[in-house]
Amino acid sequence: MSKRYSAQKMMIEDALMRLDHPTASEIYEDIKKTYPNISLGTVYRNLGLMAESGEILRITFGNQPDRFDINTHDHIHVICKKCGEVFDAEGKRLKELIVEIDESIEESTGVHIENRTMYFQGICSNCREQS
Amino acid sequence: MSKRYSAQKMMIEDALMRLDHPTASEIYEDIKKTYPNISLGTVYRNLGLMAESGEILRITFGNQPDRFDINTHDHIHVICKKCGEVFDAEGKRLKELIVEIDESIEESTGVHIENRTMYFQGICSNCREQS
DNA sequence: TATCTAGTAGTAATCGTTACTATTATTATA
DNA sequence: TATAATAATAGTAACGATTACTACTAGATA
Repeated sequence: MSKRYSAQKMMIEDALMRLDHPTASEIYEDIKKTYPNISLGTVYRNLGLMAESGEILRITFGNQPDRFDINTHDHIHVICKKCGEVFDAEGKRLKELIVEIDESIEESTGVHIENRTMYFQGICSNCREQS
Repeated sequence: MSKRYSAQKMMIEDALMRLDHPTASEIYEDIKKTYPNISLGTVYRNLGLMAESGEILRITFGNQPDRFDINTHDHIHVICKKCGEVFDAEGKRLKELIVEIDESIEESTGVHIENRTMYFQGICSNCREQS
């Protein structure tokens, strides 16, 4: 029942540190460069286990493929609609606002909020300069 | 190029009014009861067109199937984790809070926010009573 | 050193959704 | 009213992300 060391899992952790909010197949393609035998299923299984244990974060952007994040710190994701880059947002004020939203929703619906899913889309400053 | 009247589209609109935040296949199954020849593809195509034209709302809940909403009024969705019911939340305060979140994110990331996706999960008062 | 079993590679299967194609039916027009 | 033009449909194939399955591999354990 004890966990075993696995070279594949280590490669996945390494890829997660090097890549920026990667998808499972981005990780797969990356590892394949140095270890062509890696299996996509192995990548998915390890990511799933890591996400479940809280070691990493699974980010779901609408109907696009899930992305994964080694930064498990509480933060919000923002995607540029043009270049696709993912930005992180955090801060005390943001956290306060979210608590207030929870309260407002609990009051009007009677639902006791336990989880929230949110991400934002817009145009990053880089892309705005190019137009 | 002009749009044509279609009995199928009317049935879909009717189902959207009767059902509560239905998925495409819930609509499909519903219509099939009275019109067994309806095609799932037709349901998807019409829902897609209606969502694109702004006639209805497409709601994406993580990796679950998309749901559709005849209520195009600006509001937030809350799902009960236990019974799956979808609740609507809205209000002036909520809208203000979201504007503030936009501002906070724009300030820290430099991304000019254009769209936001958010939904909340928790336990509704009905389900809380039963435990 | 033999055994046990977590973890893997590779592939099949699933699910929601879109794409494709031959057919049907609604509108405009002769 | 008949007919031509073409939206829209039914039915099915294809797709992309993900999970499930199975035989095999390789660390750990006794």
